[in-house]
Amino acid sequence: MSNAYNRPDQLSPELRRRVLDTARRLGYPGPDPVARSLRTRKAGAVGLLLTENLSYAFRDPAAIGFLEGLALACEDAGTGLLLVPANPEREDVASVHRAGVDGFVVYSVPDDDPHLAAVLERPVPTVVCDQPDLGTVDRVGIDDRGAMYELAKHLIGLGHRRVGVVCMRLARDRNDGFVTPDRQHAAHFHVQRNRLSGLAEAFSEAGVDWSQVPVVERFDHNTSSGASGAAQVLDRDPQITALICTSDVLALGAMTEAGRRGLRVPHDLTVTGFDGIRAAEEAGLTTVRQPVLEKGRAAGKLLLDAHERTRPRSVNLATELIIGKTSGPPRGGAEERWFGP
Amino acid sequence: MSNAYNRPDQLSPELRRRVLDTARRLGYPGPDPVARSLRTRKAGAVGLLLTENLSYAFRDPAAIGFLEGLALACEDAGTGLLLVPANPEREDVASVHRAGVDGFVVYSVPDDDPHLAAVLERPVPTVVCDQPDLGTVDRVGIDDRGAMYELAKHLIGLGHRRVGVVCMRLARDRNDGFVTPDRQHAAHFHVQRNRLSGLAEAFSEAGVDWSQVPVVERFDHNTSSGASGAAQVLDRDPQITALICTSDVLALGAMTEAGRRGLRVPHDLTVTGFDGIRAAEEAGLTTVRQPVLEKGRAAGKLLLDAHERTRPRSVNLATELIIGKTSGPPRGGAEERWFGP
DNA sequence: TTGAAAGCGCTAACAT
DNA sequence: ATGTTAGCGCTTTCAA
Repeated sequence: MSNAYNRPDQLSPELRRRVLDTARRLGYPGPDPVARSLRTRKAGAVGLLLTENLSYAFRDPAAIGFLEGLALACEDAGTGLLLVPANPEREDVASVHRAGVDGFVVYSVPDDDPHLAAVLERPVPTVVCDQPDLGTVDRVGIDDRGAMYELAKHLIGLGHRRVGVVCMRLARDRNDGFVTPDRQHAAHFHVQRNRLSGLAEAFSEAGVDWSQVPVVERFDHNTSSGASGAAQVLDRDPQITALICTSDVLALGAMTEAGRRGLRVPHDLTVTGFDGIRAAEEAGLTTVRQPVLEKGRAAGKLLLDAHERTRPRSVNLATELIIGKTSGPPRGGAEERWFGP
Repeated sequence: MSNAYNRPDQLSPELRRRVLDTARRLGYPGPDPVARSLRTRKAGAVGLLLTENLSYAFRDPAAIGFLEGLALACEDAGTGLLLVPANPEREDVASVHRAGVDGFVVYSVPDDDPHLAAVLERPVPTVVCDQPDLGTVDRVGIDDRGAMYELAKHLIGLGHRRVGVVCMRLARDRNDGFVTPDRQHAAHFHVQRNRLSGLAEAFSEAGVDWSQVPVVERFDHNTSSGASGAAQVLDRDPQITALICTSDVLALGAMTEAGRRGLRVPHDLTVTGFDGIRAAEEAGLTTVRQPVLEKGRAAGKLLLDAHERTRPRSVNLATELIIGKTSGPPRGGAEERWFGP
């Protein structure tokens, strides 16, 4: 009878129909998927470990793009995509153990997240995305450090030396405020750590003492955070000529705050973002565009591709510096040039 | 040994540690989730059947809100959320059969979708959302018909009699163009069918011959569709005073098209939407706000709540008519009133 | 072409 | 407190 369901070609169509009809009449609901999975050793699903707080993920356009790409890759392969609950409150690693999946994708969690550790102990292939290269599992990401370095070079070229930064959270604990250089180096979010480090390198090269640059951290990731972060930086040093945000969402909030203070962008203040989301494009934001959908798709492919046990692969996708209309020469610098010799 | 993993309280902590240590040393990766699921008859996951084309879902703010709400409910319950691939190309109902889940949520699929039929044959609890009430399974939704009726009454009160409509797709086949009354009635998407029917009722009551009202359908759901749909309606009848869209996304596109034609909203043309998404709020769109996140949460709760086998439940969530700044009296009507007796 | 039986890895009930 | 065993429902192999 198993054949009737799974191997239509192994028996006569007539018999097959008869078997299936009878089965249905007897109230047989079809083969149990779990029992089948146990027997075939295939769960038919991929697990996704998402940022601890689900609402953050679903409100972050970049995360949604990633999810879409991953979902598309899974659909292509006829595989399900299981969102694994990773509640940070109760350190409920059990959900990782209970997930009946053929592999995991881990997206942008803190590098000391216990759920990540639990995933790595499961004997299934894993792809990490926007995470440090672990050397033991496949990885997909971008060159956050290099991309931010390039953006910084653009600002430095425009003449900016006195700048401020608003970044996303750097660790599992909430720290809405200024960030010490130590905390920057020790940041547990790979992406944020590298973006900050790209900035530090570029500005240090330009003779700026990075330890004096105001860097403000926000736990929540939304435009309000961007606005309040910008306010905090501007309160600390009203003289800054550029506000660098580590995401477009934060940058969009910063723009609002600039407007609230009567600062024209970019005339009085340059504002930059990161990600290249739709809203940033519409706002003409200077930013780094990264292929978020492709990232998800690449992660899915890596996981699902017929997987010759080779050494772990590492994929870096290309980014693009988008020079929008929110960056320009600093007020003073512009005048110097304009009226200069 | 099972006890060491699952019933820490049934044995001495010391022994437990010893057992677990030994197990790990022997390379035992922990209990197999699938085998456990088979034995306990609990998959620990809920299946979600989404709109056929995944990209549509991930680009629709309302769908994302629903997903967020559902994911939150699942997280609360410590349950996974499995996105079931439902590729419309190959009628691959197998994915539904293969899904190892304790229940299904079905969100806004055509009522003749074979995947839906497959779900209903699975012997697990199911909640349908934005679908017709099947009477056999739980349902969550809103009063689409009533909400749209109320919106129409608002427009009628303003004086609009000559209107046009842009709606989302009404069936599985692509039909980018005008919609016959027949097709409206036979629409396979519950939500669209009811919204149109609410409009038809209100305008018929106001003496408008609904069969003469231009209704344009768009398969893709994005602002471009809204714009081109609006264009098609306005080309057919440039005299219309109000353009009613069955979603905010379409309405936002329609606004763009109005601007392109030099029509000021609402002075020259009233435009309305449906959903109450963020971008609509920012644009001041007249629309119906529905609690999309709560819908997802309610669906999850219905599915996961200790489920005394009662009769199927049906939940209607409240909506709210938002009168924004995109609706006003029709040009002619306004003047009549203004300069009238 | 059809039928019978072993066993996937676990948990829960039972026996010691 | 610890050890043993039956069986969840399926697929696959082997036998008739």
